[in-house]
Order: sequence, then C-alpha cells, then structure tokens
Amino acid sequence: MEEATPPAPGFVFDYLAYLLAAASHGMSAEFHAVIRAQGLRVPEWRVLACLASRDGLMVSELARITLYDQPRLTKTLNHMEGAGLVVRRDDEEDRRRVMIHLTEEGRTRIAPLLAAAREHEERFTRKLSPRERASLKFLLKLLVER
Amino acid sequence: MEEATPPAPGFVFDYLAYLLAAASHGMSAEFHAVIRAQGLRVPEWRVLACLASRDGLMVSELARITLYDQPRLTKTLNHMEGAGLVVRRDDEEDRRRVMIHLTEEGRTRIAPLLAAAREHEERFTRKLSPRERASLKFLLKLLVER
DNA sequence: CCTAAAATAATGCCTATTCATGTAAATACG
DNA sequence: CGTATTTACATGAATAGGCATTATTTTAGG
Repeated sequence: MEEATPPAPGFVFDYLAYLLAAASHGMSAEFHAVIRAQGLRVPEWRVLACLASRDGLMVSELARITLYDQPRLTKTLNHMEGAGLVVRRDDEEDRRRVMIHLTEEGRTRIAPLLAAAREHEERFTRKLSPRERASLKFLLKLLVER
Repeated sequence: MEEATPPAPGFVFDYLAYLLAAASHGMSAEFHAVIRAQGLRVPEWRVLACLASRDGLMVSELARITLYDQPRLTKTLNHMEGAGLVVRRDDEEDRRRVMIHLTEEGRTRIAPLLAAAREHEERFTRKLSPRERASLKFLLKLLVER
C-alpha cells in the first residue's frame, strides 16, 4: 500500500509560515514556467509587473516591493537595461536617486504577461468561491501591511 | 512630503501570488533572525521542523515537503549530518532509499524552536481574530493541497 | 530470467546570491 | 559654512543554489 500524499500531520502543516511558503511556492512555480517561456527571468517579471503599476520607481523602493535586496536588484536592473526592458534616469531632485522606467519594449513585453497572470490566478483559485478569494486577499493584506 | 508606504495601487498589490510571496517573506524573515541566532541555517530549520513531526523521511519526500529541490536538500543534509543534527539510514526494504532521522542533538535543538515558532505566529497574527486565523489557514490549505 | 525503463539519491559545474564594503550626494548640527 | 551622519546605489569576493548528469537499485515486459 502506497501513501501518495498522506494526511500530513504534525507541526509544519498547520504552521502559518509553512502554509504561506507552500502556497506561494506552489502558485509561483506554476507561473514561472510561463515567464521563462517568454525569455524572462523571474526577478525581471517582478520588476516589470511593479513598473507596470507605477512607472519611475527608485531602486531601493523597487527592491522593497519586489522583496529583493538592493544589490541583487541592481544586478537584475543591469541585465534588464542591457536587454532594453528598462532605463535608469537620474533624479534631478535628489541626485543620489536613480529612477527606473519602462521602455516601450518593456511595456510591450509585460502587457500579455499581466493578462496571463490574472488568468493563472483565476485557474489557481478555482476551488475557492469569490467570497473566499476576497477573504484570502483581505487577510493576506493585513499581514503584509503590518 | 514623504510617502512612507503609499496606498500602493495597481496590479501587484492585488495579485494573489504577490500577496502570498510578500506575506511569506515578511513572516519568515522575522523568524529567520531567531533561527540564525541559534546557529542554524534556514533550510536546516525546515528539515528539523519536518522531522520533528515525522521522523525517518526519505530524501525525496523531505525535499517535496521542504519545497527544496533534491540536490539542494542533499547538500543541506550533508551539512546537517556533519553537524550531528541528523543521520542517514539505508532503507533495507528499498536500498535506493535513504531515510533521514533526527539525532538526540537534533531533537534537542529543534524543541525550543518549535515553541518559538508558535509564539512568533501568535505575535505575527495579532491583528487577526481567532476566526480569521482559522479561515486564513483553511484557505491556504485548499491552495496547497490542490 | 534477461533486458529496458523508472525511481532514488549523489555529484559537479556554472551561474546567481549574499554580505561587506565603496562612492557619492543630501541632511543634520554645531 | 564645515564636518559628521545618513541615505542611495554600485561593486566585488566568497558562498550558495540550480540544472544536468551519474550511479545504483527496483520494477516491468517479453
């Protein structure tokens, strides 16, 4: 007799940090296949998705939002700038700052991915009612905005 | 005028995969400080926490649960075995398999961390009612067990 | 039985990530 | 003003991680 994915007792499967990590991992892993198929790296997708909402973010702010540390984001941005997806623009107000902007190429590349992400979210949460989806997001936002 | 953490409009802050990643990152990052303070690496904590619930797991199963790929887990296990936290034991039933068991040292190290994790979860979810906490976990389990 | 296919874990190379630091600009303060 | 502190971003060296492959054992098929 084989136990494929046993009821899973014990600590981890009721530990919130684990459930968050597992849900996040499961959902993202699926979508990352789409990202890679478009010739993008995962951090690049995150950056583009952020800039699609609000273009012209400073590096440190973008790092905070994308959950990457700043040196890593800088290297991601180097790659993206080389690929013509974003441009750095010096801030005249505060010359320490470097603002990141989408290029036309970047805007073109991100548009279909945003649509695909919405569709994927729809599919991934198919087992949840609209009310449950809203509830889940509401509760997650409480945790994120603390 | 400074906008500390602006209302954050747009796509990402209502995208489930982002909310999951951000909540997971936020919660784990806090607790990881505790882990490191105990001289453990994060993957080691995950392995110990799994084994605390169910001792004697095979490598691939442990990899699946901890969300790490198998080669990475093997390297983590090498380190942990060197540190005397776990032991590999050949499975006599199926000699391809290697079962991972906690040592006494491992058991000793994990116990207080499990308690600390529960306390941290309590603190981290302080803004949520008991009903909301249960609801959140229920919904996450639906996503994880798909 | 004997061979082909699948499953399990380990290895190794190459890239990516992390951590500490460096450089430059703005702010605070005496 | 001038200097110390803080903030912002980039860089580089050391480490960790990801991906493809290898070695071994088991299972399946003929």
